Amino acid sequence: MFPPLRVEPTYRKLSLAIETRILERTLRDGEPLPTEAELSTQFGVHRSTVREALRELESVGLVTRRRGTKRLVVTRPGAARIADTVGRALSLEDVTVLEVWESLHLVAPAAAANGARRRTAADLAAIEAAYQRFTEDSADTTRALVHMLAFFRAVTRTSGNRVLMLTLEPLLKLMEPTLAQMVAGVPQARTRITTAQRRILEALTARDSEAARTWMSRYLRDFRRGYELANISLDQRVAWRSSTR
Amino acid sequence: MFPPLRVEPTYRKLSLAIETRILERTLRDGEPLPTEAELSTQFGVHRSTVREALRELESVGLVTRRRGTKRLVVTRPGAARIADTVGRALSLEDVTVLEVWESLHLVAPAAAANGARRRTAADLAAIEAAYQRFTEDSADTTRALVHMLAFFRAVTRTSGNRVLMLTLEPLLKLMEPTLAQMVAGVPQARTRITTAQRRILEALTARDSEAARTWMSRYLRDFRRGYELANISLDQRVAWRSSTR
DNA sequence: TTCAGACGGATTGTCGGACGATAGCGCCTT
DNA sequence: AAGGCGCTATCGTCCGACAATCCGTCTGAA
Repeated sequence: MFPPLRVEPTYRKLSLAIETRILERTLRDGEPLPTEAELSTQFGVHRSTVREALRELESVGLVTRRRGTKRLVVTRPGAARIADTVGRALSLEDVTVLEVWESLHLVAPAAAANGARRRTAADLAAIEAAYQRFTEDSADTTRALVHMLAFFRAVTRTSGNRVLMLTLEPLLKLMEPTLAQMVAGVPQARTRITTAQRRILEALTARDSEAARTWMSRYLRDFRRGYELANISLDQRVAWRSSTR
Repeated sequence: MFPPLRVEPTYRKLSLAIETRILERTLRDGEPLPTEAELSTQFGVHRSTVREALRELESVGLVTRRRGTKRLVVTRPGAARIADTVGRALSLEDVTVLEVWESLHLVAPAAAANGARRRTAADLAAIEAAYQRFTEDSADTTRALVHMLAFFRAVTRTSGNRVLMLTLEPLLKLMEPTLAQMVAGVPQARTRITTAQRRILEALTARDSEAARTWMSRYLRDFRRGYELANISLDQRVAWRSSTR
């Protein structure tokens, strides 16, 4: 008995070949890809085929076209790209706000607890900056949201764990719409957010791991309360809009 | 001052249009996509352009070709696809085994703790099955690994949180190579794994949330010890091989 | 009637080539 | 040296073609 042999189309073999080169760092981040014509002759296939392969790489973020530029350059799929991919997948699974909240409530406090031990002065400065910006510039809901997310990212970064950073990103993106609704709809939200953020900042400054965890956890539980106050159901599906990027 | 207006190429507009239809469920999971020719006439663009758009959708897993078939069908990017994307991204970021282990150590015990409350009889059966298979069929490292991963998945599923399930997947995939090394290199590993799995199973059966958390945590810490015994550095980068899929 | 195999049309994969738009680069001027 | 100009390379899109093969249908035999 032979296993069913799978014949990959040329465009897939091609994209895989290039992907491999990128993964093994033969093609490095920032390096421009050869031109389509060049690839076409090098691989001995038609340019259309090359282009199909390039579209594959482009859509997973392994190559990117810088704005207003022609050549494709090798890139690493950044946090934004991952957030996009994962977010889309989750929304297609009809994931609920509750599930996302739970996950966030799981990741963020742990990250903060870890971060309390490892945090550097620079980390602290970044968190403080986000905190400051929120206190000073939260009248507009959209801007307030931006600062809140920045705070989360800065705190998570203290953990020194890039996996957590990457994991966090889609969660934030998925929470964003309802979070905005909540901030807009609950008058006392800003005050409470400020307080919690300050506590978290203090805990991180004092390298108090447990306090950091606790306050981050409370912070997130407060979101939940806010949702109730703003009459936002946690059972609704997460919203998703395809980002043009 | 005008903002720089971005002109998207046709193939991107196209893939975005189709993606939108999928996201809003106008095109449903399992439904076949129109023919390339049909799309070509419907959108009024050349077939080559359509194909480039399709490659984009295909590579993010929104459409798939079933084995030995011609038409593309709409699909949701499943766990495997996500694991692939995220895993590749993480490996390109030179993430270390330690970071992945930490993340796993963060997610899995929490999932188990949650699961202890929510778990159903079916969940339990699935976990037990994985446990059984491991005890009975762990001579071969590869197969042992398969069962271990199944155990993780089954336990995480009890949490009823699909975000966690999705988050877990890339972690497992990234741990796999070193985990295999460890299991192969540490004689007492199998026994310890069996014990820990049994304890976790018992805790979940008893709906003992804290025990579940604790034992899962110990289980994972045991991995770390195993790594030391097998002389596997936690500071090494995670391995990654592009899966042909 | 049912099932295997033959047949033809539809659909995909790949190719050759073409052409307009424009990004990138060197040259020239000031 | 800085800035403007024009050329060329490269990309985006299109036209059309053809082989391979999947799929549905039709036919003949059991």
